[in-house]
Amino acid sequence: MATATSRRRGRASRRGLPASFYDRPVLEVARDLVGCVVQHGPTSGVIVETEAYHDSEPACHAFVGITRRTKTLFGEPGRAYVYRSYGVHALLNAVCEPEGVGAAVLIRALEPRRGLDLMRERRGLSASTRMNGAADRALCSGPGKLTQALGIELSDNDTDLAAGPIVIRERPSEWSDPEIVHGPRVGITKAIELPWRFCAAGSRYLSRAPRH
DNA sequence: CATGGGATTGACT
DNA sequence: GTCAATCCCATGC
Repeated sequence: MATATSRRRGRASRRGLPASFYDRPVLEVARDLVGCVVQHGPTSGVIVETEAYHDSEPACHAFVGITRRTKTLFGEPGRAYVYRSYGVHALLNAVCEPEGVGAAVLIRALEPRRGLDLMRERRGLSASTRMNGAADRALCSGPGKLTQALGIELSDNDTDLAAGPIVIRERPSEWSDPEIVHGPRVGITKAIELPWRFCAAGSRYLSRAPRH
């Protein structure tokens, strides 16, 4: 007779990484998230680029303390922090470290995995670009692109990354031990010296190539 | 209540 | 390489 747990799990767990995965130093989580899978409905991709943010440094939204905007960042680890960037794009972060610390990992790029047709539709890529790899690289190669491709919106802010609707899962077997390179974060004007960006070495799906 | 600034992207010179 | 779009929110009067 099936237990409640086995019924809930099924063949493979539908839930994502537990809160304990995120309740650690944000630099560790940023590195460990490379190779993990982000899924939203029928679309998913492997994380190939992340950045860490922490309330101790001025590039982080949480640097100003707890406000309406940063409440999620200071909240429970393992939730999504989604905010609007430049009035245009929704950016996805995973909240880290204990409640009371403002820290998160920005998901900056994915290698598309499932639901590519829907991603192309949401991204407005024409049928003529469907058959070449350059178009696939354009689907999720940036923090604003990947939320558009996966249909992630501001209303997903503060949702549980283990229960969904956005779910982040452990690395699939072919990503069990990725080579990771790190360097400075992209697109910020403060704390530019911190090498808090993490990339899957050699991935074709990054937002920009790491500096040599 | 007015203002200014973005963890970006795509179009254009 | 430059630059505008566009909106949420923190800050200051």
